Amino acid sequence: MKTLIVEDDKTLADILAFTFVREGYEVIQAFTGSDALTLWDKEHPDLMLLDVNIPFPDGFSVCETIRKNWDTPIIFLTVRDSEDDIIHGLDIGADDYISKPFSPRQLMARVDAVLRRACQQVDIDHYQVGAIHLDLKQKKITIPHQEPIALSESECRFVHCIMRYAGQVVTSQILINCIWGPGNGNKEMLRQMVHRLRKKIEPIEGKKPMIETVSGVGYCFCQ
Amino acid sequence: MKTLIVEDDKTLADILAFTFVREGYEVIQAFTGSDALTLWDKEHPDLMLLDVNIPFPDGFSVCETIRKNWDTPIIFLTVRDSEDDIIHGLDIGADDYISKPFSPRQLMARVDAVLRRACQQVDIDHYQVGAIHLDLKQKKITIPHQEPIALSESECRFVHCIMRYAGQVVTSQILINCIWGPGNGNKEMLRQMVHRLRKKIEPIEGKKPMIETVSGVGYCFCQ
DNA sequence: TTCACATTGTCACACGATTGTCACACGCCT
DNA sequence: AGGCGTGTGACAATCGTGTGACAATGTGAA
Repeated sequence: MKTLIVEDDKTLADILAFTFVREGYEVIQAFTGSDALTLWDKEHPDLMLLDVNIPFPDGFSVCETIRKNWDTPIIFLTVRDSEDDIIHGLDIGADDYISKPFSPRQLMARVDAVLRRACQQVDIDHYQVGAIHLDLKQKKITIPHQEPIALSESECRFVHCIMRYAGQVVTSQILINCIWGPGNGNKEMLRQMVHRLRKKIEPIEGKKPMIETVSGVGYCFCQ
Repeated sequence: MKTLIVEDDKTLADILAFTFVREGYEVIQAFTGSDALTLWDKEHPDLMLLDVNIPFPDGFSVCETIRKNWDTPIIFLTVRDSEDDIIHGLDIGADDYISKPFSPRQLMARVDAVLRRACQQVDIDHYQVGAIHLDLKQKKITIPHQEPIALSESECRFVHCIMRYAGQVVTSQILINCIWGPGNGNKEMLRQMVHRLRKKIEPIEGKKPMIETVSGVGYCFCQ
């Protein structure tokens, strides 16, 4: 497994590289955007760790350029609480993000999750977590032992967003921005949407719910 | 099974070639349009993967030239969301398209589907998906346990278009362009056409409909 | 030519899905 | 009790889609 680490802070880059090598990954490093693109073309890594704030071109541009031809997993490194960065990163096709500062353990957990998902994923229009399957094009979710259920546009975005981070909590604000775009939604709308979605996809009594509420934070997709 | 890959981005071409070889295909490669045509004449592959943006002549011209004499399956590679390219590609006789970026797995799924269809297909004038049979020359559709049903010109084009992508959604815009040509149709006309077609071919109660509506997107052919 | 018929573009309207909003209930905490 | 976050039901507005009707056009047969 070959990993490209793009980070201009040399100390952090070294720590990252060390962490990955210890876990048995092959590591290549870039410190600027243009280096990253050159290295990408030469090496075709299986995973990229990409800092947003790097010398020209920035992380977003690098991601956009690569996403024109490749769908290799990309994880963004952002500074904490820069929610706009996170949303923009996801918009242009990043697979996950991790906010600085983070522990090596936390990072590797994210990496594992992303790689697991990337392997399962059939293609861009189909999302799969465990036995649950989301068709983004047809806007349908398929749950074992049930007929496929049609979703509305916004329900589809919601499910897409929490499935992407299956097992992790996604904050209400991120969900709102992913569904309605920045500045267009609110918590009330989100609550109502979750309510309606649950009525659709959780009709079976006794089973543990797919959409778990994490009070004060957001929602979480549980298999 | 011999595959001709026409892609000028050498790295992507290599990955494509590797993917096909791993799956047991024999691979030949071209990097320009003229190379592609020369190779085609010499090798007569069973399948062609054709990037739209290649050095002279472009992918469209290559496809048109080949389609004058051959109906071997051709899959276009296009950049994401270039709907015009997709429509034009289908117009000039491509069998399918795949938008970059894509995963090798997604690509092979498409290839399998195209080859399966190509084998089933008796000739260019006959289209078959499952037990449903479309005769483009006689403009008739045959459904099991029913008499053949005559279709009008535009109905025939519609059915042809959604059968081609059986199981996938085809956007309203693509359908409109396929039926009436770019700039000549509208959603109202499409809606009316589907309505009339359904009255013709879906008279049986209780059976799930062949033409499924995907709200806000388009229509989907379900077996 | 004249008539019957199929096809097709257009309009008006019905119907259901979706969605934003409000009001209120419930449980939890201090 | 009061505040807070969340779940829930109801309502109305809106939008996309389905449906029927009509007129214009083209085609083939009498």
